[in-house]
Amino acid sequence: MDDVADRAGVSQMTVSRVMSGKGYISSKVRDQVHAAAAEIGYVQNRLARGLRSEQSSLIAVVLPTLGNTVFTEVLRGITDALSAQSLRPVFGLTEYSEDREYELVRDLLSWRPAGIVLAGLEHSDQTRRAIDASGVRVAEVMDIDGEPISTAFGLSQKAAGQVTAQHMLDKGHRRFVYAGSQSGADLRAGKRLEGFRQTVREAGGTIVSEIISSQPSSMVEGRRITAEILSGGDRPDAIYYSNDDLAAGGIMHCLAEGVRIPGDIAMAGFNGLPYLDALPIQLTTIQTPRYDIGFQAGKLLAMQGEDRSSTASQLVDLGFELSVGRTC
Amino acid sequence: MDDVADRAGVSQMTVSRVMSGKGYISSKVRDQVHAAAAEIGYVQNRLARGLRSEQSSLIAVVLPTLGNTVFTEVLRGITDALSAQSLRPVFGLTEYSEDREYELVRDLLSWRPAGIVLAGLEHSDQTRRAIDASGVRVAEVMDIDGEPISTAFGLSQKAAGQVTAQHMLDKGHRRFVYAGSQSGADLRAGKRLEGFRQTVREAGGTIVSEIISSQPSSMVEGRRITAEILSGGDRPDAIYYSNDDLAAGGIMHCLAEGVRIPGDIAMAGFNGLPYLDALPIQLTTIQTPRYDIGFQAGKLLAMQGEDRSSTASQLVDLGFELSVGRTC
DNA sequence: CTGAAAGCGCTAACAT
DNA sequence: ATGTTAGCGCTTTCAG
Repeated sequence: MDDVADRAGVSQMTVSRVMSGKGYISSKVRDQVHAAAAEIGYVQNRLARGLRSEQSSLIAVVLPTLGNTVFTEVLRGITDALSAQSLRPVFGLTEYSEDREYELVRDLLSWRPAGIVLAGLEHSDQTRRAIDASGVRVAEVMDIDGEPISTAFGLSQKAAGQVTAQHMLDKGHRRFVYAGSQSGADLRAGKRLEGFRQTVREAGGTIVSEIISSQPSSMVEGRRITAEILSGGDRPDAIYYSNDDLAAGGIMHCLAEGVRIPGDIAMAGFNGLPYLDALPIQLTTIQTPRYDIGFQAGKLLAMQGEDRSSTASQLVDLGFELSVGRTC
Repeated sequence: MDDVADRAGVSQMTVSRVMSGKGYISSKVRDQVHAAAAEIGYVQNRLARGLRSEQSSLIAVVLPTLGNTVFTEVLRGITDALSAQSLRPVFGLTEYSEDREYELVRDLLSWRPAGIVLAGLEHSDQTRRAIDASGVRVAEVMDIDGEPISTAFGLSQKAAGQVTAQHMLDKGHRRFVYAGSQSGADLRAGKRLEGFRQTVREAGGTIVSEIISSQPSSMVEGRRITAEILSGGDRPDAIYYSNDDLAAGGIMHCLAEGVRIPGDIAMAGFNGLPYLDALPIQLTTIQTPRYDIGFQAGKLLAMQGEDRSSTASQLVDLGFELSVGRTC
């Protein structure tokens, strides 16, 4: 900055004001400074800026995985919301481990981020304490069934499970199998299953079995699980998959093996991923506002305490929609 | 750090040494310091550390999009490679725009990252100058057909196009349609097409038409394009898709409409995405080492100039493999 | 509208 | 093996 100041014939402080766009500067001086900066290829040092102003324009993002389209869309939403304010996401992946989440939160906090995004509402006490002590603003995403740290954007996972169950029951199905993945580490999927179970039970239906693979969810794994289910002696009426990727794998299995959907077996998924529209059979699923969840979380953290009026903890329900296809 | 030092009864510099793990510290003092830090919940300030040491443990990552699985896998590879050294990725998305890439590079450079990852080898002069001036280490990913800034990890996109063409020609196909997306903004896809064209031409085949959608690539878009191609009067022998998502859409169209593959129409894609294994018909495609590309790029940037011996610009060919399915 | 002085929290360099 | 001193590049604060 000193070099730029010399070139522009002003003080270093004036350069600082021009760069940060704060304070009153005559347009003549501003132009001189910009010209000088361009000539020598000056690039701000945000480490210094952040150190002095006790505020870095970084947003910490801690997500379970990038292997699930859901989180890449959330991340896109966050990134888009931030880019207007030239805030940047720094991120880490937990692979659904609470311990790993804590490590990442600790580490990311050392960057003095302007905010932090976390997936879900369940975090270890350590994690909560570290965040509390740091005073960063937090946005939790995807889930609203529980107590948020401050603000959570998402949908009721439990209600999604209930709505799906009700629809399947209405279609006359009574004997279900649940197909999940990740060894049940995905807590949101667990809540959906809980809602599903409850509604099925109340209607007198049965969940014949719950098959939970140890693998990450994928179409291939969905196809494998489905083959396993259908090869068993006791075929259920319908399969409730923990998400669309697994369900799409189920559709593929049936397409390949000539199993009729929903005649031989009915199916439902969760998420409403775009590619479902390309499949030969439309999957019945729950459409979730993933991008919007990310975008709104990003926007909240982006507005610098301007509107910090609502300090109280809040649950922002962005809703979901049952998308009825031809699989049940 | 002063507070920790007081508690531990040592100087602040000793705390610094313990925290950064540099220099000789008696294990007794180390334990005292760690205990004191834990008691008051001390969290390092990396902004200060970075400012002083002229080196932040951030790696800038600039990718075109997260809408393409390819880049999420590259990003996973990068993230995994970095996490061992507790380096964190800060990132931005260009949406395939060179101008946006420049803006992002400028902005990310202000964090004084230890390294930067860029997609492809084509960058504006401005971008190259900014990077040059900053002196950061660079890793370019995915492409090796061209002149890298310093080191590029990837595969020959052109060769991939040639290999695909040769295989399709060997299978007896002569009249092709190329199906692409993004209005051709994806330069790697362009290089594949170039290789494809060349091999087809040399063998006396014909590319009947090149259909390039303005949409981002997706299965839905692939299905739409395929419907369009097959409804035309002049049906080609085969379609070469710029990637697997489009090709999978093509398969879906044929499955839904009863078009026989490869009897009525043959197909090939690019990438070798995992979900292809779940489809009823195995797509012929090119398997690319996306995760590994990201991982190696991350590793290079992670090793702090330890092995900066090879300053010369380098192309690291991580290869690809033709994966022969049942679509051609 | 512009400038001077001080200091954010660390680590490099030099002492001991 | 530990301590002292100085200063990284910026912004806050106070003065004009």
